[in-house]
Amino acid sequence: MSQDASIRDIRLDKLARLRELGFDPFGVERFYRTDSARGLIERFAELGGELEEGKPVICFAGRLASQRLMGKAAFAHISDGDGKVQAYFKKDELGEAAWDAFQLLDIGDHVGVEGTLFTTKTGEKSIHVTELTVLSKALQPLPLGKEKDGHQWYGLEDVEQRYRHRHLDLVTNAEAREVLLTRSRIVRAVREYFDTRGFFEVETPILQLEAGGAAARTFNTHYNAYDLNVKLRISLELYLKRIICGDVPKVYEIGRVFRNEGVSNRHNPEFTLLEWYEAYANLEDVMTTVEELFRHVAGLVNQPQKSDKSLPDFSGPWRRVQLLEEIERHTGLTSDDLSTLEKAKRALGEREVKNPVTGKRIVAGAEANLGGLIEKLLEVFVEPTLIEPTFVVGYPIETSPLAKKDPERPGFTRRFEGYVLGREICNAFSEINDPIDQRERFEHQVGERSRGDEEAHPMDEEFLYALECGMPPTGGCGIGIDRMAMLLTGSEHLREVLMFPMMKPN
RNA sequence: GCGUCGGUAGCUCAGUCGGUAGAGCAACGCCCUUUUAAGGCGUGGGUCCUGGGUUCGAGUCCCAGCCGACGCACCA
Repeated sequence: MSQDASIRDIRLDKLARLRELGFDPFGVERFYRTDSARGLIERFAELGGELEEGKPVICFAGRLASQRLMGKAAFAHISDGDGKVQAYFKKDELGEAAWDAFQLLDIGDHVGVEGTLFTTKTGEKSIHVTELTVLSKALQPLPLGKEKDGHQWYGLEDVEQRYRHRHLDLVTNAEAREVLLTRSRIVRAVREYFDTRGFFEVETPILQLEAGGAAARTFNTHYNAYDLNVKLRISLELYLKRIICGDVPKVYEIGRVFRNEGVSNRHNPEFTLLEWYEAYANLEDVMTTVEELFRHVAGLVNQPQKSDKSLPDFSGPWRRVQLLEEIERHTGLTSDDLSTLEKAKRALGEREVKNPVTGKRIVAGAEANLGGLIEKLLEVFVEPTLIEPTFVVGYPIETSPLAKKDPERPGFTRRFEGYVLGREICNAFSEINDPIDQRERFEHQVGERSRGDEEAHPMDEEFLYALECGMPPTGGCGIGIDRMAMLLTGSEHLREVLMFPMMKPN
């Protein structure tokens, strides 16, 4: 083999030579394993670690993570994802063919070993290998770096490469791997919570004629068989409430939604949304569910790996505040100041209310309505202060077209959002079950849409028909699973909790 | 979309004032039967993101573009 051959060519040659030796790396289907890496270490004594005689034979398989060849003996670490075990190979015990095969292995190859346990001179619990099986050959080099005391010397640093080739990240980056696997545990814990409380998990259409339930631009596609333009859903809401109308009083869905927006450390165009609806439940009941859900999930999930930021305390009830009261506390603007758009603009001008971060004066610009302005004030002044888990109650009607009106406060709805560490984590309301009210809200939204608001809610006659057939009073809530996973793993970037985040093609 | 920073060997990175492209690890060859960031001796490996420009000469300076990170904007 010439020395300027590519690594891949060299490894293809090794593959052929392995096959000649009778070790076809892709010819094996099953390898029986007696233990995982972690299990081996934990049950070391039990498996006869120090006994001279009668040690049980153990079988272990994984990816070759390091090699130290010393002429006629060698050490290697084998990693099974769960952990890493050192293996010791000796030529005169392995036999000629297996020893030659071992010489042809590279870091990244999968191997199975059979042998007994022992402790090395330097005290590492290891496998004394008597049989070697080659289970796959890596034709590409893996960026597996050297490692000592859990610290990686070399590895995959480039975040772009980590996201584009996530399998390499999972192999080489223990921290990233743990975050992604924790996300999986979080989803399981969420299901567990609802399943044990009598909720039915359902799956509703992703392809929709009109995408409703949220304000967002859509992804548009085409269904050939019906020659129909369809959109990918932007929320789960409307179909789930139609199920409530079908007298299934507790439903939830965990599903992907698609919003045609930019990417940021908190946004990905497709993300996983949890929504649940419970008939005969009011806002307080929904708050209790949120509190219990976070308590349950946080309890099952390991603490964040990056411990510079401690996980918020979910053991007790969340703080409850009124939206307008919080705005007044932080801006001085009273509910009277914010009673009409004109008054609000005048008050903003007179008080010279400034953005605490940028120092710029707040002016009512693009917000065509009072509700939009109020939510902007909330975002700028109140959100960053909501560190401890907090429910903000009472959202303006203009931005809440699916929430029941608050009978005691005209212009506001029975809606709350939950905040943790200064970030929105859930959005809930007492659902409109008055079909006349809902139709008026939709008609107003359609008006906004005709004035150029691409994100205004479209009319949905099927949904209105379901409401007209009768929907019980219902509380509902939505939580972005990805952001929940960020929160519970201490991740600063949404992409760290997404296996394959959106990337521009190269 | 705007701004700042970045893109050099398989990986992690250095590269001075514009003067023959560098290191460690990985790879390849040889030695080595308890090593663990194994060690010793030797060898090979580059579209310096792409395309223009300035210059005797460009990884380096200029322009445009691509991709990324961060910030802003957008985002109920």
